[in-house]
Amino acid sequence: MRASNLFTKTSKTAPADEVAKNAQLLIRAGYVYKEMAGAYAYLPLGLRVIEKIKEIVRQEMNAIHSNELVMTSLQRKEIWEKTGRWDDKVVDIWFKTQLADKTEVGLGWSHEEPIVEMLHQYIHSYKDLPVSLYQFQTKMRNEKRAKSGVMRGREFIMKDMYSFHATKEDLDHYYDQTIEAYKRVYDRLGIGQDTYVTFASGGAFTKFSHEFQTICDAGEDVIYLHRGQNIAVNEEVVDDAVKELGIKREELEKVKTVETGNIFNFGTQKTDEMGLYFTDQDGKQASLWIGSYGIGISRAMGVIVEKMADDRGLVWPANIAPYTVYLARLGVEDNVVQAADKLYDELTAAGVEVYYDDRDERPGTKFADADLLGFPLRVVVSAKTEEQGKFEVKLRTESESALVDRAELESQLKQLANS
RNA sequence: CGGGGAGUGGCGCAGUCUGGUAGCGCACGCGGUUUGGGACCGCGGGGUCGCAGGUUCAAAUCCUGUCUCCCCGACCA
Repeated sequence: MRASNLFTKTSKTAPADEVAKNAQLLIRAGYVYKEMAGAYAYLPLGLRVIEKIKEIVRQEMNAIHSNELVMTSLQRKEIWEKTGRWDDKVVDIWFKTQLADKTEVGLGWSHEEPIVEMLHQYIHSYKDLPVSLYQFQTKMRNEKRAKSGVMRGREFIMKDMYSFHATKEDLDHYYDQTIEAYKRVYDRLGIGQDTYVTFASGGAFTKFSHEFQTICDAGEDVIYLHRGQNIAVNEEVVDDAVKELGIKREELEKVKTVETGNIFNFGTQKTDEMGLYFTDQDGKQASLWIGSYGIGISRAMGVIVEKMADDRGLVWPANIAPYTVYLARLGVEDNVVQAADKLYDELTAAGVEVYYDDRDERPGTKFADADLLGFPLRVVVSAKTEEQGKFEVKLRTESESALVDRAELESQLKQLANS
């Protein structure tokens, strides 16, 4: 991508109506546009980050044999009435609207009920099980108070997955597999080190559910960590958990976190409420065991910004950065332009994602933009570098630059690609 | 939903107390000088001050209502 072809531009000043670091930086850098409180548009750069996060999640969900699909945003009232969750007193974040003929419909805040309803048509026998389905979807939740930039919105992108099993053992097994898959996701997002599988309040069926809590000062959750035993417990269930898990309250460390994912074991509750059954090996009707698993995609982007950005701007891990390279061309001399164009063309052809700052701007402006946008590697082509037949490279996370030849540059790019 | 703060060119702000029909920086356009950490000079375009109503000869400024945004709290299967 050439800078001259990107419609967004950076801003020196942060919007006055945002306090959250993630929103300030993402807006300044042109990654997102705020439509209203709790609703952000993803601009080209932000969209690339979202897509990269999705791709990592997609690969890991596919690896545990889940099928990707996309459910509808419009949802039927009748389906949710079967489980009592259409009632605003039960679920207070519904966006509801109606069709032209006055039929009431809801905007999806979750897809548990609709997906169970859908499976009536496809699941009849134990031979059809297990099944795992997931989607990336914009969830609509009428939060009373949106806040923290993209981390708590009224519409946000979520990966939600649902699994269906013939037996409790099979569900438990898949549930554990999913925990491992989630760990791989957070590792690949660069926040695995600070993300803990956390005991949280359960549903009707299990004592606890599991949340994935990522340590983050900008978070709104509080968990208690037992670093020695690698156990984490949400504040809301800490008393129960201490009893249940046989740990000492004094050994727990209190930390602020963001809930970046959660998984629930529904047992057979949903299937019974909604009348979804299958025929088992003995020809008898049996209830399905269901699990539900979520990852906040847009929230993950916000958390990564909060944790990694510095005072000069965004800092992206190589595998989710919109572009790997910020190629800054300094000067307008023919040989410099030609060299920069050539490097851009060749790296791009080789599959490297390069953002080419081909604007006629001064060096300081380009460096400041490079820092703000946060791509992993800055490469400079200028009269100076051309004289020596080299390229100047600098990692976003470091302050010193180095002069390297083309081979060294390419090996550094290879390293970034593998990180 | 309770409490607090704020809405003035695209962005960040001053002006509001002490009414006299709007100013600065950035961004933008033109000309010139510049070119390794957000350049400089000159010229120029752009806002009726969130919205509605009221007081007044006169309202960004005073009064009433309302909408929106931010923060704290409550809430968050």
